Amino acid sequence: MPELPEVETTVRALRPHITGRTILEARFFNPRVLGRKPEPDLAGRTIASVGRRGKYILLDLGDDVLSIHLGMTGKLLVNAPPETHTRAYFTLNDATLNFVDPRMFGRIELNPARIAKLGPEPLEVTFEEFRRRLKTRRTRIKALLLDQGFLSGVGNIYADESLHRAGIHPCAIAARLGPDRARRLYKAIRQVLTEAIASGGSSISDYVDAEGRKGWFQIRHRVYQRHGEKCLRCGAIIRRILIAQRGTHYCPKCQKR
DNA sequence: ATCGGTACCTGCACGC
DNA sequence: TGCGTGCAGGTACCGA
Repeated sequence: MPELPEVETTVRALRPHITGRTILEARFFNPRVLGRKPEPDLAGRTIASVGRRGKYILLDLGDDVLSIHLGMTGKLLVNAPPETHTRAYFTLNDATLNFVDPRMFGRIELNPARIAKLGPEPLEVTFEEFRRRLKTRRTRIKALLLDQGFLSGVGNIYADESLHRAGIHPCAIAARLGPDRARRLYKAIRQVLTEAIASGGSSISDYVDAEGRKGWFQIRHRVYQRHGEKCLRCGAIIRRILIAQRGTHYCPKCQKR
């Protein structure tokens, strides 16, 4: 679930609790969370700061960066006891960190190489750079928005919501978007992400931030998971199709190829 | 290099 | 009640 707004909300909630704290003990209950790498020795390391890049939570340990990716169902909870799906548990001086992830798509990794391959941050990239990157890609725009090497942080919900606000069909070929439509998409992505962060993200099933708070942007979704219902803008029936094996929701009247 | 399909996991809602 | 199916916020990897 967690896309950029949910990760950003989690990071903001996390920050005051763990910045400057030292890790006393790190326990990994399932090796899968580490990918194929050996268990890092984190005892005694101090968290200098907490940041985010794309959908990655980054704990600055001085010489190293500990990255936590929440996958589809991950949560990172402060001061909550271990539960059924706890995959890792950190004890700090004066706080605990509980990594809960039922589906185990999440990963905890020291200095991941992936970070360097991420595309620009959607809230930082300029329109000129966004357009330049769009021009060379022949894939469907929805698939491209999910590509973290193109733009980092946008996932299934915010891709669909952005395309609806921009009035662009998810099957439109990226390189064929002219300056006007590219500009509308650029603005829509920024607007949707900014509003979602202000709402604390979207709580679709059980997403909560580090302090256990739900987000509320889901009540403002205009197409995501609304197939069969009326478009709030034009009244047409929202459709659901598959793009890149992901459910894709759009209005057939508002969104043109 | 780019693109699309599959695999990796668990849980839930649904129909029978 | 229980079983099978389809679906879910993500990404790595493979072959074309």
